[in-house]
Amino acid sequence: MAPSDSDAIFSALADPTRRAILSLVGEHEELTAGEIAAHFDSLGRTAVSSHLRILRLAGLVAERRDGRFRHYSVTSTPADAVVAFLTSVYQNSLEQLASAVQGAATSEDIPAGRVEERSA
Amino acid sequence: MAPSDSDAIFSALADPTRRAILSLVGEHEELTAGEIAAHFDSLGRTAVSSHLRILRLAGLVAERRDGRFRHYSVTSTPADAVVAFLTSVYQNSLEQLASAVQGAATSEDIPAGRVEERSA
DNA sequence: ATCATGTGTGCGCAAGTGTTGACAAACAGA
DNA sequence: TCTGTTTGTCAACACTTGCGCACACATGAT
Repeated sequence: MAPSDSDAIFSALADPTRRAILSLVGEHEELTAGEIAAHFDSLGRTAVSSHLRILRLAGLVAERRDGRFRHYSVTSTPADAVVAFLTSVYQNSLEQLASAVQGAATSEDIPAGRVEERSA
Repeated sequence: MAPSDSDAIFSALADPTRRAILSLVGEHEELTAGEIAAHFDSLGRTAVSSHLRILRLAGLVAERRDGRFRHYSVTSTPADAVVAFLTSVYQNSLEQLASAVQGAATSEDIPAGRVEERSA
């Protein structure tokens, strides 16, 4: 089976720091590990690197090596795994889910609902 | 819908057993704790109960007490938090996400889904 | 009231996870 | 070449999480 794929994705998404990193990278085209680490004062570079590694193994971010720099960017495919799970569970309220996604997709600008990041 | 809820939701979704429970409950209207536990031979009732508690605190399942039974069912609203995060990160591929959800919603007849395709 | 059933909870243990600090590899510039 | 910068990896620690067992609680049946 290939549930380990979604397993890695959900596990990676479970950590608020990783979600924050993912959001941060998503706001930019690419970010280097150093730039990402600079955004989290309360986190060491080692921690960021570890999170980046987990995100990379889960396929949530892509790594582009450029000299001694490593540029990270979000990948789009893994969202399918999450959607697949949601559709399997929330079949009864699928229209609701579809309209929610559609509404966010049709508004070309960034949706008003910025993702909240809690805890520190 | 406190923002910190998404933390509990993603944490709850991180465990494959909990996702399996959620899928199982989603396939039925309601299931008692015992029925759920019976579905996981490798798991004790205690573990299932703990998972159910986490899912309930995350707002992913609803509990209906009926005598000494406790019936669990999935709730639809928490999916919004996940979608909100996905839309914030995967803005570029939102259309893809929307079509994926739409395709799943319209591919087969939804059991309890009440599709209101009246006017158009 | 007494017993049986369904279920949650507290306790203790095993396993997994995150963070830190030190070290090593790859590369750019002098 | 040597030096400084950027980054990942390894070992060790503390923290968190999941599990089963025994028990307590609530409810229905006898």
